[in-house]
Amino acid sequence: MVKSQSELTAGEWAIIQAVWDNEPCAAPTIQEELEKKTGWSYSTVKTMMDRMVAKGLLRTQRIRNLILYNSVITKKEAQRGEIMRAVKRAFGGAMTPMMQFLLDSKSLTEEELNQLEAMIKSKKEKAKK
Amino acid sequence: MVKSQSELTAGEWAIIQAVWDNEPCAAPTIQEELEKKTGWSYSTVKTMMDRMVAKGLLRTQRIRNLILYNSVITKKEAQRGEIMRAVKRAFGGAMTPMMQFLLDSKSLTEEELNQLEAMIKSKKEKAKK
DNA sequence: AATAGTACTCTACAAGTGTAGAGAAAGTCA
DNA sequence: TGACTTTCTCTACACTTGTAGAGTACTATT
Repeated sequence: MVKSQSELTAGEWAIIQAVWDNEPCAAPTIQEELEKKTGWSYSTVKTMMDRMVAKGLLRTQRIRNLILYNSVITKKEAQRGEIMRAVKRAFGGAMTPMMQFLLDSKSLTEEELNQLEAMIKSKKEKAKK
Repeated sequence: MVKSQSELTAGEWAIIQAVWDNEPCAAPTIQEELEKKTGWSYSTVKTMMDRMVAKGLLRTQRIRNLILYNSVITKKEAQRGEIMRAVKRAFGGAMTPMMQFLLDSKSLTEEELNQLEAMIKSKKEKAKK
């Protein structure tokens, strides 16, 4: 239940997504990758990455003259953190109301509903075992 | 689909929840209400509230010497905003992967799964009509 | 009118975040 | 070896957020 809350900012999300796709990778790689999306300069990206290292979100290894970055948290952990934040802030920490809200508010297609139903079914199967 | 993104900070969430429960209400009321939870002083609360007015999250009306606050956005809108932020950041905007994640990661009880299933069923009924 | 209480205004500050320029260091090629 | 390229380091700045003190204004009461 307790989680060492990895809450990422919008900028950190952008960075870490690129890292997940490329790790181990150098800062310039990430900068190039994000160029189109964000327009960030090299300095911007590098600064953010180094701050993320300080925070324990990324880790570096130096090979001669090059610094390679790796992610410390997995995508799943980060996603979980993001969801936990939302559910904590907006739904007082209660999961099912949030699920309900999602079902109610979002116009899910028939297709998606079927998918969900299937997911639930298999989930229940598994639980039964 | 497009939404004038109401993204609230943690502090703003605390404030606006109290406002929803009391509006129209004066700043001291909110401060008293949040005292236990947050320990914030009057100045802190007032400052945040006024910033939220500047941002268009709250609205004021002055009655003689007293300033009354009202929320501009509804709880549903704010909840929606919070979820949209999560889904946008962590799931590239795709709803179903997020739902799936929720089903997978969270150990929902049999009970909760049944509830969800029922929700989906009634949702599908409604869609059919 | 002087006092006390209540609510408001103004100002401030530290930490965090987005953003980036200028310059240093090291490797590469002519 | 000098010039160029690549990557890194250092420094900085504005804006947001959390946080609050000090002082002002208005009301009610003695």
